[in-house]
Amino acid sequence: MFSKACEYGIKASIFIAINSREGKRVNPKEIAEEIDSPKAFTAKILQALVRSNVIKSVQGAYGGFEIDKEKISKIKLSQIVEAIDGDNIYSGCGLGLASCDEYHPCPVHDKFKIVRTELKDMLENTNLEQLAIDIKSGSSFLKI
Amino acid sequence: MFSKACEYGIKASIFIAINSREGKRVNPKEIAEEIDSPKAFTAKILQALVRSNVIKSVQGAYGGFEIDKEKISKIKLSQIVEAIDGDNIYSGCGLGLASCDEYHPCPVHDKFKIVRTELKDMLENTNLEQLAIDIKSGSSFLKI
DNA sequence: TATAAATAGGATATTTTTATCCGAATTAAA
DNA sequence: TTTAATTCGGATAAAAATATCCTATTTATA
Repeated sequence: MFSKACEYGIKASIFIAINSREGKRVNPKEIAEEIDSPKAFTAKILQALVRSNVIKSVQGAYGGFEIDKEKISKIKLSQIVEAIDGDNIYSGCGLGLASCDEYHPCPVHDKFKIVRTELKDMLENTNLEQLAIDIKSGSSFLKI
Repeated sequence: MFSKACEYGIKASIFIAINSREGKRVNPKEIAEEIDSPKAFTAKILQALVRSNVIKSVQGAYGGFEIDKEKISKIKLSQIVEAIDGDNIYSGCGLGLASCDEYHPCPVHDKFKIVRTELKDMLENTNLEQLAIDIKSGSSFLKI
């Protein structure tokens, strides 16, 4: 469904959110350990998330990654997915046709649209705060 | 969502179904032209579909690919997807956790499950005959 | 101001997916 | 029985995704 990069991006963002709620910055090493991902690759993804304003980085000693506390509840999964995988999962044709719409639909256009809309709504209605709270309370997990 | 191979596999199966309904066999060249895919790569995918009993091949002169007429309405998209992409799209964790279930869920487990079930139902309730008829009647398209 | 601890980012390697090529095997029909 | 049309399958190539490494840049603090 999502690329590896996107999976890491989502999990990393949740971990950063958890720590930012407690006023802590985290670095790629901690993040990679916590979400069970390759460190250097994860660092690249973090850079991309910084460029698309999902997370913030602070360079230099005592730096790291963080998210403004008041933004945590505003960041939706859809923003992370779009930043890393683009919007193809929403707008692309399920069978890869270059132009697929009501007027020139692929064989599964209508049926697919329902699923895609469901996915889109889900991603647009899920924010980092909810997910961070669940992890913190032990009702969901970032690895294994 | 699906791999390129799977997209080609679905479209090829629909085209073969259309022709089999009219008693015609088709070869990779015709198929690739009709679904706008690389010929040799498509041929490999057809082989895989033969091995998993979705389509039938007839070797030698005047051979080609076909689907038994009475099977066309029985073949579901889910069979094609599973034959090519496996069942990860149904059973895999949305965030890539090795073991993700009710007892040890990833952060999006519940939300994801709804979308995945919707997708699964859609694929299990869509058969090749429906799709072939739509193409034939001009209400959907295999390329562009 | 020097130092150490960080992120940034370019270069490169590895793996997977996508794509191509070619000869072997098969088979209908001349 | 030969020929031509066809699928099968192994080898290889190209492209994309995933992953690693190293140096430059930034910055708080001693």
